[in-house]
Amino acid sequence: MAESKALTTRTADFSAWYNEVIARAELADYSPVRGCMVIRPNGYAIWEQMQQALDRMFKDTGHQNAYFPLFIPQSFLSREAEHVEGFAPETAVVTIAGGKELEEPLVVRPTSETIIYSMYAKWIQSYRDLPLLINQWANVVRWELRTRLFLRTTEFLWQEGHTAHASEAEAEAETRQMLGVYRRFAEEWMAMPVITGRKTDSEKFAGALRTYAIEALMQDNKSLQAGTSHNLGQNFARAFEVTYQTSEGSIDFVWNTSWGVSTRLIGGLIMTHSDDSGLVCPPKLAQWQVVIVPIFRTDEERGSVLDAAERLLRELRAAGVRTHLDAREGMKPGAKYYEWEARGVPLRLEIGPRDVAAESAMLARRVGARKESVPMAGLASRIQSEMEAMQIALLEAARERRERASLRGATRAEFIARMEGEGGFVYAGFCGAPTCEAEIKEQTKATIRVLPDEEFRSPKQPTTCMWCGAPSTAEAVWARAY
RNA sequence: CGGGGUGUGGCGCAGUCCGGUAGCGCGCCUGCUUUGGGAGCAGGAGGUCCCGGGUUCGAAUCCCGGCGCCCCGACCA
Repeated sequence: MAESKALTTRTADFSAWYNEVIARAELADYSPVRGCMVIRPNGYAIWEQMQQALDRMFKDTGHQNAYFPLFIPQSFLSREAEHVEGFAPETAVVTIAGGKELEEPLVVRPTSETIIYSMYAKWIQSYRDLPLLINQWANVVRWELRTRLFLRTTEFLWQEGHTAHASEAEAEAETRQMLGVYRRFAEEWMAMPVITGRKTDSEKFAGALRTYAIEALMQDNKSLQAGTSHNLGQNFARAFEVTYQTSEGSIDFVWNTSWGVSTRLIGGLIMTHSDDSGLVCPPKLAQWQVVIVPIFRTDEERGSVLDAAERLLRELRAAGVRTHLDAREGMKPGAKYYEWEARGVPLRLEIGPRDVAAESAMLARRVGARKESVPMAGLASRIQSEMEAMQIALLEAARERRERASLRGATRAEFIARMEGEGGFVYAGFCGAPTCEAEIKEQTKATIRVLPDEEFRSPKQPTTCMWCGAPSTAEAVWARAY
């Protein structure tokens, strides 16, 4: 019985496990359209929590939200050479509308640089109009060949920030600032440790000068690009003639940045923390942080237990804890435990006649220590501190796991062995040659995730390229990736 | 698009080799008994067996032709 209801384990088949976690937690479902995903209420609730936190961070750094159209004239995409080359193969195009063939086909946005900068050209006249700091929450469509729930779907939800600045230095500062925001969000909200750094040219955004990213290591030791921040230089400004008059009276092109994170983060969340019992969700992003399960036999017990449970529910909610009372009839407590564990609820409070009599409740944590009886008095603050501790513990556990799976200063042979074996991050010297990078990818399926920022670099910097032996121009972090 | 697999109640599968009018587990509905880690019993609902054609008295099963989906690769947040 238990076996038939258990999930496939992570070690048995990570990818099957991932799909089962999503199904069991009712986060998402497959749609009638290949590659598209229905985000179910439990999954969307996590996205809403993510949105709220990120939106606050964007506003706190001076950005405003706006909304740009879904349809983009096809010609817009072609204005920036690298951009069209990068995105044209994966666009969905509307050629017929209202029963008539359109004069110019409309692309369903794969990203909004082109339409946004065409508008910026109208809105920006003077240096006084800069910086222009806008974000939009939207859906985008990329016709990918292979899709996976949350990680790569044909349509996905994201936010894309698009800014315009008066100088390259200012644009670079903005690019780095938003990478920092993403890093903070990943670590403080998702409890997902990331390394930050710059992408090589082969991995950078189509049309960007430089791309920076946050990269996280999943439990199967594959890397996930969790967010990107691009310094677009003046590439799009030139393509869309976004110019401004400087204080000296001359005309110059603006400097742009764009940055985004998507519903892919939910995939990262799942693969960072969850276990063979199902989803593990950090308290800060959980739809329900606490679920109360009442236990009773007789009608009399039912009355007093539900009474106590409802009082507790009100108290916790008043304290700002997202609490749910599971008063469903005809379902045994054990069945409820399994269900809420699969859904990733961080804390569970069980209240039965014994607890009511003792004015206490049984506290069960989704991860770590077992159940424990806690007094009703002061329970709200106890719950708060439990959640804070869990938030930190999850981040620490994930960081330790990542560090155990990281190898620094690898030789070529060690590198190959790692990539064919356990995987993980490998830090090593890189000559900077695209040919070397391509050869490594072809032979090992590993890519350079980032050229890490100072803080993440090894104490002892490599002097030669791990692959070809030529002098190293930068330390790189390699991994197989999603 | 190449390689592999697979289409049968909501989900997961058996049955296909060797044709005889569809079954199991889970889920769902009703009732009673249950409820401190996935409840038991009784009754019940639910299927054009992916589609089209052929062979046959008779096709989930055999033959021919389509289509869908999944996994591995090429593309990618």
